[in-house]
Amino acid sequence: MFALVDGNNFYVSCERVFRPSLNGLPVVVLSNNDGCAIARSNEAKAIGIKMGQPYFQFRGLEETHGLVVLSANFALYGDLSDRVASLVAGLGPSHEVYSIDESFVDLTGLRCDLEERARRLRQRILQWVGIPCGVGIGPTKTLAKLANHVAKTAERKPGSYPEKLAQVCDFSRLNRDELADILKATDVGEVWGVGPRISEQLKEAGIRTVYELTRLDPATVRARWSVVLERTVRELQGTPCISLEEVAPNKKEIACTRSFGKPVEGYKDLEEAVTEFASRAAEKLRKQGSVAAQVLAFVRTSPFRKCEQYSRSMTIPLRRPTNDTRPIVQAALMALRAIYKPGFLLAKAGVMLMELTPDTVSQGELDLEDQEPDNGKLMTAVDNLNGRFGKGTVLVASAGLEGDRRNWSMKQLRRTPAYTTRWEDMPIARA
DNA sequence: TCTGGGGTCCTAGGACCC
DNA sequence: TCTGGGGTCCTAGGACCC
Repeated sequence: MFALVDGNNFYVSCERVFRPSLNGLPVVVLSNNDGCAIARSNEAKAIGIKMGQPYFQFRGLEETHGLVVLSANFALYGDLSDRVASLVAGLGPSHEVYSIDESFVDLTGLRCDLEERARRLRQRILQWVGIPCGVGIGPTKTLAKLANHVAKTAERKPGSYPEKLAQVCDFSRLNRDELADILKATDVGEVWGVGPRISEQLKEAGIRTVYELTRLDPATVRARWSVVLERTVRELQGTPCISLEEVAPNKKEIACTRSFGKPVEGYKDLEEAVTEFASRAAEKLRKQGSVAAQVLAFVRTSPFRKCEQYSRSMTIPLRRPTNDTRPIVQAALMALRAIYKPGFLLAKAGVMLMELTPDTVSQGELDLEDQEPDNGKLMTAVDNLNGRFGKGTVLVASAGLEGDRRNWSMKQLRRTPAYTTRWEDMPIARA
């Protein structure tokens, strides 16, 4: 049996912890550059603001509806997230932090009344941290997720589901018919793993509710859709296919990307941005104890504007895998030089580190030939200073062309050719 | 004027091999 | 009409998640 504990309207709830006067008001939290809504209070949802909706489309509701609009404060949310997660961990023997506002808990072996235990946890989190949560309980992670959806929706929209399921919903307590009724009342698109595309395809095939999805034969689902959806169907039928991951595996890619507040055209500005992205990414890389073998940089115009589109990326193989900021910045700038073309209003750029492997001591010490003499110590010192005095205290200066010529071997590049790809469909998830 | 920033997994199809 | 057969590796692209 699994539980999913999830903070309601999480970023908004975090803001309300420190500003209780926001309770009862429509509140949204905006993304970087105040671009679009990434969290909405129930009141904001009620006046029709959508997840991911651009701010300019609902600007003005401050005056007409008393909407409160806030810029995101991710440091605050991360801190409260840690506090919630540590309380959630007490619910069962093992737990997985799934996202900033969600944790799964394995309840196997607990002999107590699970619903009662969950309600007490919910109360404790509310009292000690100030964040209201929903809890879903079910025999698989997918069912726990669905139960959580029921718990939150029953609270927010009275009448949508039986009132007793509000806040905490334990599927294992329901009899066959009760569960069937709930699944029949739930749109197939609410299922974890069924996004907009699959949802549309299912509906075309006459599958509109979760109940109908659970009635499908897994083999048929696999043949017609995919093994991923098959797994989802099996999980809905009560067969666990997705296990708890207590320790987060190391990242396989590390990215740092930003949309610009205003379109950028000049090379100098891009160079500055890409240098910072590469430095931040390298920092994350060292934090997880990995080295990267490839560096990708990309630039793109805004897909939302009707201007001429330009979207390019380039991957540069590193001479040897490293987590040293300097060669990583140099590689990113080398890629930028190759893909930059003047005359476009660029809306976004970014750096990604790929082909990550664990940083082993031997890697640094056995191969002394082209090792920067103070590599490890210098980078550790940089990270410590930035940690103590704030991000950006110590920066790596953008390297000029001379530096690149000195450090980059074209022979190496030919052996492992760099390649360009279009960057038209950078995924931006929308709820 | 103005549209986030991260990630993961799966699969089809091409390249290449014998 | 009809165009071997089987395997591996790699990449692009699609789909999903928060």
